[in-house]
Amino acid sequence: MIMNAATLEAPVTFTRQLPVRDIRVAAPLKTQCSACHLKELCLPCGMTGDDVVRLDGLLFGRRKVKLGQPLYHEGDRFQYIYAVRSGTFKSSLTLQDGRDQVTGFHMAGELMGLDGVAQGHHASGATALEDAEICAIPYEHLNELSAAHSNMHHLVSRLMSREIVREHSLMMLLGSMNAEERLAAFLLNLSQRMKARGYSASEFHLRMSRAEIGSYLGMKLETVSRTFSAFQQRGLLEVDKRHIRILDLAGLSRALDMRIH
Amino acid sequence: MIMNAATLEAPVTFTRQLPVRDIRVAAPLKTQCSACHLKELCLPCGMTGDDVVRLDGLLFGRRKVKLGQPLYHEGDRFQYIYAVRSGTFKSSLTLQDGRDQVTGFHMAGELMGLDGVAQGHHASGATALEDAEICAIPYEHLNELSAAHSNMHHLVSRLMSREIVREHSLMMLLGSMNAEERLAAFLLNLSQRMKARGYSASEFHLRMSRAEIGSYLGMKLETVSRTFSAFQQRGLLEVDKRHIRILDLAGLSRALDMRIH
DNA sequence: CGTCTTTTTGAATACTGTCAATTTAAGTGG
DNA sequence: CCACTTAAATTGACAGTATTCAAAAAGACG
Repeated sequence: MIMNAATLEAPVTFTRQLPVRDIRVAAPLKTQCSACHLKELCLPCGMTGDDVVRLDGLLFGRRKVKLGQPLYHEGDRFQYIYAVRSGTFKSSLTLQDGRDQVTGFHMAGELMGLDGVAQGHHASGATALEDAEICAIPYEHLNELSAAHSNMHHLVSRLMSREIVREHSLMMLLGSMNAEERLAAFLLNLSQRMKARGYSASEFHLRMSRAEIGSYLGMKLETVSRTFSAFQQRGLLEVDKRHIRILDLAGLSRALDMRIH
Repeated sequence: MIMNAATLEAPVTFTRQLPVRDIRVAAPLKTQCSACHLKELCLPCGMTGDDVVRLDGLLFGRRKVKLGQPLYHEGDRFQYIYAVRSGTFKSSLTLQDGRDQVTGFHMAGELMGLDGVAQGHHASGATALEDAEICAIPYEHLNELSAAHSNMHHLVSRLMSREIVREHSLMMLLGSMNAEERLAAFLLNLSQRMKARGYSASEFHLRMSRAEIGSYLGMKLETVSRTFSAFQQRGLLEVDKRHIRILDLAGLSRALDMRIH
């Protein structure tokens, strides 16, 4: 069965209070991962039934974040790992000269903040690109829980490794693709992620600006805009500001394969 | 006291056999991390005295790898995390069209293979850029050990997070710097790493070709070569093939700060 | 309704890539 | 030991792509 947008927004049962002092976590409640509609995509991803049940011992808070609001800043003390419940976020870091570089976009079920484990503070900040809701998972508590169940122990490691692999593919994108290939790769990736969440794979709304896409893909906003126009003229897409309709998915994919020389 | 090249090559005491079946790990022996001259840089990095002693329970094999030989291939089953004892490696992955993209260079004390945790097989391959020696740490065994000592449990997580942070900075390099800034950043990074290993920070030998540097930095080998020449003409460097001498470290750093506009 | 932000598009410039030739170094084998 | 082959690095000339600067159009928001 394919999930739709409504399913993703469905209410979840909350049962117990979590004693979290951080004022930014406004709704400290307990939810069960096994009951969550995002369990296939989120933290429990790849876990067997037994392990997911053990995950239910995990306490975490929930919080709403409005469009444009930061969830955490670069340099903040690392305390929580965040899972997106609804909405979209960008991760970004500020360069010496003040501009910021977008390092990722995050949709429902995806995790943020794993880069904070290394230094004890967040290496990048996260900002909501639309009204959103997150689960804040206390990192220490997650560790205590996994210490008790040794085979759950790999959980965080696997998730981090996944992040490393994700960044590898971004590196090869930035290192060896031209503007059209980058945007095609970006759109195809978005399309897949929308599909995995029960949305249409061919028609969706971009939550990020041209400048943010450009920052992520290593190109200027004008080049992003021009490339969108070029795809439209070739009949691959219909673009109306942030509304995207993919007309020729195979054609877009070919824009990537063409990179053979 | 500053370590020199000879110190890095110093012999280490081996005491017991490790039952590893993988034929590629030719010298399965036990070494103690606490006795290793690389302990400040390698796996035990940032650990307290007590924890380092616990790490001595860790069993791992050693292996020599000759110039040009692969340590592991992309797609190989993930079984070990590798620590460089001596020599230099590159990590790379093969694109659809057959070319490969370099994702990192690894020097003594640095870890490789962490990207394999996610999928159970290596997402990138590693190749020796000079005759080298490594420690092969069985990942499962590392987990067992850290399950017994709960505060050692963060070890791998921290190391992976460090890798994520490292890739962040490479992303911003690829996403927002021009050729000169990229090469300057690369050389300054190398210089720091050489210094941390007791070598000269201003004069060293590159173990990678122009093409490999280019692949890593997202530029063509000709551009790498031209940029080296430009730096030399400006009196920042002396370049003779792979031998580098940094004449004006501050000037090179300025090449990065110049990126203010 | 006006202001501000985002997006699109054009024209000129700057930068990097491509192709090609040359030099240098490192092996290889007679 | 020398001629030969192969690989790596440098350099020039030119083409192609992305950036910069500038202007206009289209929404979004109060």
